[in-house]
Amino acid sequence: MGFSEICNTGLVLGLGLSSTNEPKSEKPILKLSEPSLALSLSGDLRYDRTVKKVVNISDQTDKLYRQDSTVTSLSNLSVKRDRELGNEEGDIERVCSRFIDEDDEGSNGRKKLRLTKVQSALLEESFKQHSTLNPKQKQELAGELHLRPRQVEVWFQNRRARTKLKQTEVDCEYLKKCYGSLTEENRRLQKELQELKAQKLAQPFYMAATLSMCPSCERIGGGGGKVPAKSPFLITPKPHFYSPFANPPATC
DNA sequence: CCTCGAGCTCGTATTACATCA
DNA sequence: CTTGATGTAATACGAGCTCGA
Repeated sequence: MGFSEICNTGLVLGLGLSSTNEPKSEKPILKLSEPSLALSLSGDLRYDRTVKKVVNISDQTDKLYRQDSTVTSLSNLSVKRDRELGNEEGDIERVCSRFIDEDDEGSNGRKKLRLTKVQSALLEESFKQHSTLNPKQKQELAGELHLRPRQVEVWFQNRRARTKLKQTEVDCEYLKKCYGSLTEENRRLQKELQELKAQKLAQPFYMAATLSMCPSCERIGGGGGKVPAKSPFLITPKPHFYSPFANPPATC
């Protein structure tokens, strides 16, 4: 990865936290999984955040899933046992039963589904092909995985967020390395400057010769523009102004 | 054309639950 | 058994876009 690519990531390093969200304490609290609301949602009525009212969603398949994330919980033991034993054959059945039983849940806050290895693998595979889904793809994948489209959508959202976070961490490490090597370069140049100044003071008649020795490359350089263009002494001065954009350090 | 509202998806921050050491 | 850390599914919300009236 080149430095210019890093610069295109939109990565911004800063100390402040940016948040457009209002303080949580000021948020209107509305959780459909709360008992008082869940009781009224067992039928086809559901709260729609977009219209801020309870609506009939019997014909809105995707919306059906939007606000209802709660699933029937299974005992932790059985899930753990399945995972430990690599029991994937029961996965689909388990998820199906959760799906079907969703309506009899909701009396005790949200429960969290753990995706099975098979489901995760399929989602990952799909994510590799395209990090976003169109509605048809979402529907198909949801059907294949026996999940709700909303769950697939959420998984992709979270997956994108994780990918971005990881990339940001990588970028951050890269920039740290660049910072380190630039600091080192700066230190070296400062030292070189000190040496040049000391040399200049020690050799007061040195300038008369219009030639100088660069201590870093130990080559003779011209002075005062008096050296002919084709002179064997003419050198391309080493760029002392370091540009990380044009010339990233070897350590990066 | 322009405007407005609805509907949708996305990114982001946050919460809450499951799991593990 | 308890507890803190970690991973992640789910929620909340604002922004941007499209589309039809």
